[in-house]
Amino acid sequence: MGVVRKTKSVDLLLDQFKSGSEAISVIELVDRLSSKLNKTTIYRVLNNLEDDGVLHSFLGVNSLKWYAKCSGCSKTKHSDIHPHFQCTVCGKVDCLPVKMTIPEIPTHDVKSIQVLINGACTNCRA
Amino acid sequence: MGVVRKTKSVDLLLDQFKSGSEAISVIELVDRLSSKLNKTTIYRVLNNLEDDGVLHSFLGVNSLKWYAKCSGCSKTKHSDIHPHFQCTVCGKVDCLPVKMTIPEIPTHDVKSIQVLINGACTNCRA
DNA sequence: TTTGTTATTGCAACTGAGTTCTAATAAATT
DNA sequence: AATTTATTAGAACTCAGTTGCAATAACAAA
Ligand SMILES: [Mn+2]
Ligand SMILES: [Mn+2]
Ligand SMILES: [Zn+2]
Ligand SMILES: [Zn+2]
Repeated sequence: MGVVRKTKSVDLLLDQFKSGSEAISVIELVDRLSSKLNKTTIYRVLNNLEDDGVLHSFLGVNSLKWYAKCSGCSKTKHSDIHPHFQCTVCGKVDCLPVKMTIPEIPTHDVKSIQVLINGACTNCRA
Repeated sequence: MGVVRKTKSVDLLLDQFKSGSEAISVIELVDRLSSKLNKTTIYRVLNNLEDDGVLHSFLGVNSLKWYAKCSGCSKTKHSDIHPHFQCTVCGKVDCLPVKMTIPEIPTHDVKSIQVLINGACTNCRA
């Protein structure tokens, strides 16, 4: 339903995504903010910010939910489509600024595509 | 650890994958077999069959775990890499026999890639 | 066939990410 | 300042998946 009122909760969560373009898991956000925000509030505000095109979410390994900043999205149009990279060494998740070619599938109507890549990130590779 | 003994449980689960090449969620398998097998047993046997290269697993929408037959895999080598297609209309999941081009990412060491495509399947598209 | 070994199973309890419900609170409007 | 209602905290809940352990059954050896 989107964010309507500028509350302390919205500000606190937006702060977490201010610096850097790294994705953050909800578990991590709950851990960071548990003394200031209720778990339920965190889930709801993140959901609202996604509706507004401010953040986008995706599932990492272990089916954990992750959020990252959108770039160029709005309440009416989510256009920031890209693969996500989860490092198997340090666990960090990056949004990859890479053009994905959606494969031609004559037998199916493709609407969306989610790509999760695993491997070693810039810091962790030998 | 793989399957060691040919038990009733192994046979029952393999039967579910005998005909057709459609993926089946664990939830569906538990539902189908709950009168004959314990939930825990189902999870364990599926895991063993995956170790043996007989089945492969992946996560669909809602983070549910799905299994499908492998083709050309063995206990030592899982080589059956392909995208999965989940129909948003009927919910069915297909293994797509499509070559995926892993994008070049000079900043990361890519080990594996998981692709989940959403849309309408052959039966459900207008 | 009988016996012994141990892989496998069933069951109950547990885990934990995410959701739901409701009363209290606080942003925003009048 | 009073009113409206979006938002929040908290507790309880959901449910896919896991764990621990005692009972069972495959399978090989005798
Ligand atoms: Mn992203
Ligand atoms: Mn498959
Ligand atoms: Zn790393
Ligand atoms: Zn369909």
